[in-house]
Amino acid sequence: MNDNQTNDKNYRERVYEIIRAIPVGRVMTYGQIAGILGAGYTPRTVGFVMHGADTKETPWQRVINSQGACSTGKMTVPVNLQQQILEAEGIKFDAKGRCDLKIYQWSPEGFKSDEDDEQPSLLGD
DNA sequence: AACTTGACGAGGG
DNA sequence: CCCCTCGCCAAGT
Repeated sequence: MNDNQTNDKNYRERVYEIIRAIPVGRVMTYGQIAGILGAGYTPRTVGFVMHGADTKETPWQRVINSQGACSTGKMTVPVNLQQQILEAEGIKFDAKGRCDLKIYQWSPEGFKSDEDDEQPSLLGD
């Protein structure tokens, strides 16, 4: 038997690993994670995985959409719980419920080497 | 086995 | 900048 079937249906665990690597005060987009998984995966699939993620072991709250807003779908009742938690993490949201991805979007170093390891001074104004 | 839904993204108006 | 449409892959019925 091959113990290398880690790229079959265990792709969800890979998503969990990535999400768990997200530090507090930082967020990632579905598309970003999908890109790390590799070709054949789309933001739709990532969102589907998140739907079955353990809210106690996986910081699903740090995964938002490319708009910089929370996309918990119809589960946003009575309020955007995800945004509430992220705000507690130190992320600032505007009246439209969107945050600056340029500041909070973070890329894991072990998955993809890019230019994005600078630490923004969350000083705000 | 086929159709529909769904925590998304990019492009066009 | 906001709204609408199409494309994507996986899972449920």
